[in-house]
Amino acid sequence: MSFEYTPPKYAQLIAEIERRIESGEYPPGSPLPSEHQLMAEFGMARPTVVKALGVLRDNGWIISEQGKGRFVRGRPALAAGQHPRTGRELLDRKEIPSTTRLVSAGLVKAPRRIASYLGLDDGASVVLRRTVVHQGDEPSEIVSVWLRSELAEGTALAASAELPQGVGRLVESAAGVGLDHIVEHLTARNPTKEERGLLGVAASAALLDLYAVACDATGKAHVVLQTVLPGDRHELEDAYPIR
Amino acid sequence: MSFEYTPPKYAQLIAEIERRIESGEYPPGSPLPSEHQLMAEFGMARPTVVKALGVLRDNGWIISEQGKGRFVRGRPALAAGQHPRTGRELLDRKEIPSTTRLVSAGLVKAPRRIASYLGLDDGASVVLRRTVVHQGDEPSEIVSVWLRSELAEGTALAASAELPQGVGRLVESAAGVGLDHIVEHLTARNPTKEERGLLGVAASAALLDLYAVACDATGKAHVVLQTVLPGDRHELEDAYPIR
DNA sequence: TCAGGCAGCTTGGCCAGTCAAGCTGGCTGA
DNA sequence: TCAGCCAGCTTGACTGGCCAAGCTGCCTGA
Repeated sequence: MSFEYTPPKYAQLIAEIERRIESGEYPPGSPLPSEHQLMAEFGMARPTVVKALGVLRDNGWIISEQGKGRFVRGRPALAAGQHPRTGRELLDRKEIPSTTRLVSAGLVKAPRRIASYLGLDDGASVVLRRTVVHQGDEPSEIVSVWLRSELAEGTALAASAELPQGVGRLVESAAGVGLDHIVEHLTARNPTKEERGLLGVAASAALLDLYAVACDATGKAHVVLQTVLPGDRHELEDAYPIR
Repeated sequence: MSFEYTPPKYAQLIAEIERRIESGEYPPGSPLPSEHQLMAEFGMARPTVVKALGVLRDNGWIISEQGKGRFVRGRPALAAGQHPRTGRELLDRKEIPSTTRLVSAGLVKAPRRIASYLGLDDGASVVLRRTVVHQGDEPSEIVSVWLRSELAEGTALAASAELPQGVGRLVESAAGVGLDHIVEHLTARNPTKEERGLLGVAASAALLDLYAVACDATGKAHVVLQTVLPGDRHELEDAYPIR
């Protein structure tokens, strides 16, 4: 009995063509061998070759023009999920004692914005968990987690110990659904009095204020993550295709 | 002779299944009819059915589990490109005389950041085109376009007339390449003296400062778009899948 | 009783071939 | 000469069939 794993033929062809494009053997703009040439070279049937080329096209490696051929675009500059988005990163982040200080964890009245994101009435009770993250000696970020109180009860989210795992996992197991997507809201503002103290910034400082609402596949919001970043210490980066 | 267009069979099947999911006929979590049932109902061969279902899976409508079946996830909450990203929107935006005022258009020494994004030496000459966008009576946004001088020469970008079309199109035809993706850099800061005047904000105001670098498929940067937004008048929104 | 195996379902992968649509370059006939 | 046609290439769409892998429930034999 053997447990070796051989990837499907079409996947092998994908890998080989990607390698040739990266190595410069198939330079950008040049035509790929035709389907029949690839069939002959790799000993595959046409649908197999076509499937591989279809994946390469969907992933941006090549373009195809009916009647002309397929042409190399180059290595896709955007490998999806290359540098993770901020909200996504917050969802997975673990609280590391040496850099994270818990400020509060417990029930509060939901601010209007949070209630709106979570689909609650204004002033409903929610659980707020707030930490300050340090970089070196300086405080560099205030991270807040907001969620419906019934979701946090009895979980590590409402306790004052460091979170053993990312918020995303905790919420998924507490809510019994998978988180599907994130909606981010971003703005710039001056600090509140509390934030001046926590971050050690001037009243006139410019802060990035980012809310990340994590929803399940049906669009229902389960948790809101907020991070407040001094603009002079942080720059957010993001990349996406144009079409 | 007829010029009617009939979409491919697999596309018709995709549309029909999407319709049934949206209508509630196939509720989230329920199993889809098996491949053989769909073959019988729609009179298609198996690969045709499989292709349609593969597209639906790639687009997030359904998931498939080998040995069990395919299951409805629901309408994907994120129709890609649903609300266009800021940098992308800047690339397409036209200058409307009633809301846009041209501040400057011509050669300047490239600031360090711009030179770095465009891959130029520090202090190289670049073309800067800067406009103030009004919303109602108030100035609400400063938009700047930076690009290599040889690209802008002889085009509408270096002229003081309103742009007849989006910056993206102009750059693509001037550079002779298609723009492929955008890299965004975002931070918060206080206004410069010039920006205080143009936007009519206090020295302590918090501004969103967004740079969008538009690159071709090989990763070469062709144009940098910058927008400066008072934080109290703007909120950026974005959504993306978690996995 | 109940563990194990097997039949029958599902999806995944692959093949050989057909027809249609679109492009290109060479040939042909005016 | 040169406009127009057409052969021969390309990719796109589709068919009918095969075998493998994985899951589930029934059924059989210890």
